[in-house]
Amino acid sequence: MDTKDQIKDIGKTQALSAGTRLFSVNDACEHYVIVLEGQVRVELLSITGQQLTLYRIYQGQSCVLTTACLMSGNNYSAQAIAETDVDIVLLPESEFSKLLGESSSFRRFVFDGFSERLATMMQRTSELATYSIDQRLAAALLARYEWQNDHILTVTHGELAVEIGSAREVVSRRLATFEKQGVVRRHRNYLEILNLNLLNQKLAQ
Amino acid sequence: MDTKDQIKDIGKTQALSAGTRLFSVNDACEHYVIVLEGQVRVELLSITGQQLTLYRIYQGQSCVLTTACLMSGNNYSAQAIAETDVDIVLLPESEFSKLLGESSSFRRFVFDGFSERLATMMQRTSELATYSIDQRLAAALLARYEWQNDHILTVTHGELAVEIGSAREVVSRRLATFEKQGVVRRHRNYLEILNLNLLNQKLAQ
DNA sequence: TGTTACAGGTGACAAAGTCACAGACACACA
DNA sequence: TGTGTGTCTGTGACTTTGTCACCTGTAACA
Repeated sequence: MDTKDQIKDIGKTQALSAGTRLFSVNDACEHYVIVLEGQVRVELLSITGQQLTLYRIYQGQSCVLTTACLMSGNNYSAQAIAETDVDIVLLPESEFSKLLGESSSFRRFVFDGFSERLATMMQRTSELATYSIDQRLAAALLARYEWQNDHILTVTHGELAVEIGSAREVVSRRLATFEKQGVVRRHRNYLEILNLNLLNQKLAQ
Repeated sequence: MDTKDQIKDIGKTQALSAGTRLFSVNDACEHYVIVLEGQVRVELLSITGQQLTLYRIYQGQSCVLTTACLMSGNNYSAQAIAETDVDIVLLPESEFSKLLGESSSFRRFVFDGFSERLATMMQRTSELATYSIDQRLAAALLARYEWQNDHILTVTHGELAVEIGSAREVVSRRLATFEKQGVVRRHRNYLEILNLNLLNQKLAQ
């Protein structure tokens, strides 16, 4: 039996609707979490209330932060929001520890998730420090395009700003420029991608 | 027997002098690494050659990136430099996997290192996005003060820039201001901390 | 003693962030 | 049907940070 099925068997499945908060800053961590369906965003909150998306959990993946908190016994240092309706499996801490000791495939699964996420975080850190706003914005739009599989992106400027760790006004201004260049068309509450090639070019500028 | 002693027993101890590169970008990862003595800096290299310090490995700690690479089979995506003379223990990949399966205390050791480092990386990412140059610079100076335990910090502006993910010129200018305010005194190749209180205040401004 | 490499200083300008405020739209509700 | 209320977006003015180009000073060393 596949590791994930195994976990699904032991754990408790739960369905959450889009927008639900899976955990908040300072919450205690009591369960190992795997996302079966949908996607979850994990974001930092700074003292000023500013947000920054750390990473996303897609179907079949586990949440590294949860894993880290479980193992270290610390409380959550970020919050997680369901971006779509999601199905998750919860595995109590005791079961988690037990499986970790018994099953090498489970260990493999946990470790793999861990190392993958670490790589993502490293990449994000370096992107924040090296890539321009236009590059990060274009990347965010393309990621969203992949996900929604549609030229219409239902996203606000504010959300994009959180995404790329910038300010709403900055995103608005850059999008205005993108529109002048024929890359996108702006609307209230959504964006229209007009030219994917141009958008891809932005990644390398 | 303590886990670290156990590892020291099985692995191969090695002494490296300050400045040695432990691994480079794209190197294959064949050993689990623990730093017994001294400290190691792990940094990213962007395409433009710009550096950014990701984290440090202090005595008794292992290198997360190494762990991640070992587990995922990927090559290194950053480089590691010994900042002091260091003693390290190398554990071949095969021994690493074996121990991971057999010893729960070893697993604990590996996981703990992992989660701790993940937390550091998350913090670094958010700091990059939220804190001002002055705050990050002050934090870097204070960290160095802790480490060197001396009001004289043997560090160049360029090194500080790498540290906080900024540019050398920017650091030079901010340090000039710090000097005007009586916080530090600048010298070639080193800095003198004149007023720790003022420096601490910078963290909160 | 010249050459070379590195550390640091600085002006000019570009990119990004912040603050303040205004207009537009959506929705609930009297 | 109007009227508040909250959210989304646009924009000017200004600050902070980053980049580019170029300069000086210092130390090592062939």
